[in-house]
Amino acid sequence: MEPIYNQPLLPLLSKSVRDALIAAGRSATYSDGQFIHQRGEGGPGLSIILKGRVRFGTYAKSGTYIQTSVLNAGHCFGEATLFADAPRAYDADALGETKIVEISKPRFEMLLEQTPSFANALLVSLTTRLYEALEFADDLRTLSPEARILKLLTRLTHSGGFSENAIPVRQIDIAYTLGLSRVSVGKALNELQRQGQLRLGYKEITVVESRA
Amino acid sequence: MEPIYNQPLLPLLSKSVRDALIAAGRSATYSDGQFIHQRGEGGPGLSIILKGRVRFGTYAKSGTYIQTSVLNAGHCFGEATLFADAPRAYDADALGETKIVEISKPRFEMLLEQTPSFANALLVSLTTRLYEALEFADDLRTLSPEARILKLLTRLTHSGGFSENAIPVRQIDIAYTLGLSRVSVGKALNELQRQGQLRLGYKEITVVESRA
DNA sequence: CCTTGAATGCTAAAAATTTAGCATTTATAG
DNA sequence: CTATAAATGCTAAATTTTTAGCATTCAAGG
Repeated sequence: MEPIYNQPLLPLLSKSVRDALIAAGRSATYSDGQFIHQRGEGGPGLSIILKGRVRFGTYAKSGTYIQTSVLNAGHCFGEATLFADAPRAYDADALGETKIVEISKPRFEMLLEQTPSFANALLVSLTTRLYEALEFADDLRTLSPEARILKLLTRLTHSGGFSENAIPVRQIDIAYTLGLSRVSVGKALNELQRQGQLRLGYKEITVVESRA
Repeated sequence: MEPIYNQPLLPLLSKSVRDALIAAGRSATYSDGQFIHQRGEGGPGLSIILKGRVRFGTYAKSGTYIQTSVLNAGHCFGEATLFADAPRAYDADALGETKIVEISKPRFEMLLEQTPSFANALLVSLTTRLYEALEFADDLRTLSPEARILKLLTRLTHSGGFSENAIPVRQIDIAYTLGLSRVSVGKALNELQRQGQLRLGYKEITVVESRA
């Protein structure tokens, strides 16, 4: 089964719509690690990532951090504040220098009404994200830690825009993403390296291309 | 944090749009347990549940069934065939007597173009489903089996349209849904019953209303 | 070339979960 | 009422995963 890759919003829009959207919002720049918003706070609006990446997550009762997702440039977030009247569901912080445009609810609704292609792009982006989330949940329940890790790294290699195959990632971040302990991640990574599927570095992992 | 409840498509539409939608499709009725489609097969189109419920899932490599989701009447599915050019991602079968309308891709696109409120309803439905899926994935990683089971049952009590609080469910289905073994589910259920949070029956569980 | 903090490696005990098997209960069809 | 198949209950061993702690490696700044 082919995995479904999420499609960022911006590339789905024509240049004119994209420009109108960006012009309608208020933009802000965040430095690496800086908080964008905390869960529960913030008014309704659509946020679009122009540059950088945004990490979403929560601190579990046990105190450990759980990463829900990472969205790359081009993606939007905050749809639930518009379509479900919900507050921001997650803490969001910047990965690397990150630029965000935020479009207020009234402006968003105006644009949505005036621009049919905008709704279409949103539908495509949301649909792909939904199916990706469903697939991820399936994987949590069915795949071994090793398989999950390999799949995650493969996805990062493809979507990440990283030069070669070297992914700049800490083992602890993989643990956060997959809901595993650091020890389990380390053990699985070493096993995968032993099998020749990847090479481990310091804050860096290289996926070996399979000759499929 | 309030959970986000998914919103079915149909109630979000005006009667006229709803009728037009249903009239544009081809409807079929399925009996309990009957296959609607298998994963990988079937052409592009939007399917809408008029009556009954549909269960989506896959058989894992280990041979055990994994249930991805259950959609109630009013919901639609197959969006990914329209917006992501993907084949049907899951096996689907009917829970109880179930009636489905299927709208072909060309007709769907026509309706979407002509009816702005249709796009809006789809956006609401997809957004709520996306955030529900994200929350579910978070729960898989953070909550104990007991907490997950209680949350699932509470959700079923609310969304299920079941008369009292008695939910007709087998323990094995809970296991499928949450990716647990039947033994773990049984153990957790007994513990929850011991705590007075629910009452177990044969193919039936009653959630005790908390006096919160 | 050191020093230092972060990241990774490693180990063993503890805890959680699954597997496998069989016993018991339940509803239903005959 | 009885037989039957399905669902649930129960148990112990095997496996997986986490927790906790400390050792080692790495890269960057002084």
